[in-house]
Order: sequence, then C-alpha cells, then structure tokens
Amino acid sequence: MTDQGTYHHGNLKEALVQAGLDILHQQGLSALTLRACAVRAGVSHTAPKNHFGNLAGLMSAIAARGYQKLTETMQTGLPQDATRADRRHAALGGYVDFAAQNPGLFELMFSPQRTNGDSPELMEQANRCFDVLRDVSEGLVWDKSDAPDAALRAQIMHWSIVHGFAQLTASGKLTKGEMKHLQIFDVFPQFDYKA
Amino acid sequence: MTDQGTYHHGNLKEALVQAGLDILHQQGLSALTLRACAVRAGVSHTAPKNHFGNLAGLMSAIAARGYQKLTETMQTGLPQDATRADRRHAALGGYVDFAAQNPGLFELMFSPQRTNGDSPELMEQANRCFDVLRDVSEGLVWDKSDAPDAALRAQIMHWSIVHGFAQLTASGKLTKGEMKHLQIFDVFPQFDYKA
DNA sequence: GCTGTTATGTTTACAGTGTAAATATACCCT
DNA sequence: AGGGTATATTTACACTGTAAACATAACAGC
Repeated sequence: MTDQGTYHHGNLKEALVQAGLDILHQQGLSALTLRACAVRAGVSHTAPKNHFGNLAGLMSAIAARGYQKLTETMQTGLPQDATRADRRHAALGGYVDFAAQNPGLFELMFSPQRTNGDSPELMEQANRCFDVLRDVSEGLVWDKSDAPDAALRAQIMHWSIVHGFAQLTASGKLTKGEMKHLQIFDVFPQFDYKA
Repeated sequence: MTDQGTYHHGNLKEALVQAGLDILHQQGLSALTLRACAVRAGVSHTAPKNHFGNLAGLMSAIAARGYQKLTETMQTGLPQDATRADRRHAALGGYVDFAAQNPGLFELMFSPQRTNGDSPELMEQANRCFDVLRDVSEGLVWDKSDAPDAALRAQIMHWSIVHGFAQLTASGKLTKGEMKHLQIFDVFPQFDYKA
C-alpha cells in the first residue's frame, strides 16, 4: 500500500490530478497538457506514465474528480430537513452553476475523445452523479403512467434537460439577447411530487 | 470574386472542409488535424492558413457545416403536409440520430475550446438549427401561462432536452443496462399543441 | 499587351506535444 | 544485507500548429 505513504514524491497521483484542476480554471482546457501537469507537480514530464499510462488516463482521472465535485455542488446548501423538491432545486441549479463556473472541466468531463469512457473510476463517479438525479426524479406527477420504467424515464429526462441547458449556456449557444437571464427553473416545468 | 473560379487549386476552402468531414467519420476526431486536412486536399500543410487563419478557423468552418447538416437531418423525410407534431417528431429524432451517427463532428460542434464561438458562419448555422426547434415549440399546451417569453422558454426547453439526451447517449453515459433502448420520445412527455 | 498588385501556395524552420526505451533511484520484503 | 519492484529521470523521436520568407498565378489599370 504505497498510495498514501511518503515516497519519492509523496503521492504523485493526487498531485497530478490537483495540478490538472488548477490549470483548468487558471488557464483553461487548451493549457491542460501532460507536460504542464508534470511541471506543476514538480516532476519530469514522463513521470505521469507510471500512474496513468498515457494522456487519456490522466484526463480520465481529472474528469472523474470533476464528477465528484459536481455531485458535491449539486448537494451543497441543503438544510437537514430538505424536501425532495428542495433537493431537486439544488441539484438542477448546482449542475448549471458548475458548468458555468468550470467550463473547461465540464467540457473535459463530457469529451469522449479525451477520456477513457470505460475507466472504472470515471464510470463510478459519473454514476454517483446520476444517482443524485434519480433521487429527485422519483414520484413526479408528470408521469401519469405506472409503467415499470417510469422512474428511469424521469431520471433520464432530468439529466438530459439539465445537462443540455448547462452545456448550451456554458458553451455560449444560448447567451444572445434576452434569453441570457433565464434560469433552468424558468424553462423546465415545475412538476409536483405525488406524495 | 475568386471563390468559385478555377484557381491554383479550384476552391481550396470547400475542399478542406470536405476533407475534414471525411476524416471525421473515417478516423474520428483525434485524427482531425490541420496537416491531415491539407494532405487529403492535396496541398501543403500551411495552405489552410490563407483561408482560415489558424486551426480554430478551420475547425469552426467544419463545425458550421456540421450545423448545416444537422438542420437538414432534422427536416428529412417530412411529407408536404406534415403537421407541427410531425415536424417536432422529425426534429427531435433527427437530432439524436445525428449525434449517434456523427459522434466526432457532434463533439466538435459543441466544443468551445476547439472552435471560435464568435465565428459569423458558425453562429449563423447554429441559429438556423435553433430556428427549427422554435418552429416546433410554438403552441405547446404544457405552457399554461401566457407570459410573453413562453415561446422562447419552450424553444430552450426543447433544445436543452434533445441536446442533453443526444450527448448523453452519444458520449456513452446512458448506454448501460436496460436504458439503452429508450428513445427520446419515451423520455420526453408527449405534449399536445393548443390549436 | 504589359506591368504592378494582390491572392494563393510552398518551403523551411521552430517550439511544443505525447510516447517509448533505457537508465537510475528509493522503498519494501524476506 | 540483498534482491525485487515501484517510482522517476534522461534521452530520443515522430507529430502538431505557427510563423517567416519565398514563389506563382490571377487580376487591375494603363
């Protein structure tokens, strides 16, 4: 178990991911190179190969951390006795805010070309993020049918609309004119819960 | 007006964009380099500079063509007397299909890092695509209010959900297990039109 | 028709990138 | 103590985008 002990560098794996996150919101996605991460972590530019294999491996690890942060953002500011509607509000709003405040990281997280879609840790963190949306999707009245996949459909609908809105705004496709001030809650119908 | 005449190459601008599209769905986004486009068009690797300035310029032109193709895909197969509901069905289904069949191009089109968001032709084609969604968004009964921005909100909701669903499926975030077979029409409520 | 100007391509050069191989060093276990 | 392994460096290389200098073809004006 050499993961936490003080080794040559300490634990370079964590340092490289953190360096990548720093670069992302200081210089943007175009500056996120393998060598730049290595330099910032204080090692040679081939050191990351031992931990991540190649560039896609490092990018996947950074993206996985991004999902972790996104999940946290979706759950911040919630009181102890938050209702499901409160959690839904926080989740959708947090998702959009995260994309707006971390455009480079957000683009990386959903870039199949740069990341390994089958990375275990990436899939795990993405699923954890998806779980939050499942929680707030259960029991919506909009779904009149009692089909067994109703909950799944509501979950996918939530992720689709919040992700679409987040990316369209973060990528600047929706900023022109008067639509700039619209929030996702203005656009997405405010369905009630059955219970 | 040397745009169409037979010049050194003919019209290299069009040839380079076409070369980029060919590379995209033959080798994917990672193979879409400036030099590869130039080689395929039969010119030296610095020739594109005259027409597009730099890599981002060429990428923006290819992305603009992508929006043009997307708009066409959203409108194919429609009969002369298609109702608005028919057009809506075709638009949403076409959008999702386009993303699934052109994953590299789709990623490029929504990659602010690789394209110039303020490119005139890119904005024009993206707006033309958005216009299709505005058409099918008017008069939906889900919007009970008569607020002046109701149409705009419906339009944004349509683009958000169809784009989110398309990207989540195209990027592989929604392919696990039983949700693979779900279409967007299973997920998105089938609102009726007022008229 | 000839010449000057501009648009279009080429050649050459260069800094930066990811990756692989060979090598070195520090830690761990017996 | 000593061998084995994980970790990091050095070196090298092919590839990328960009810039500058140069070459060539179209066009404009006389």
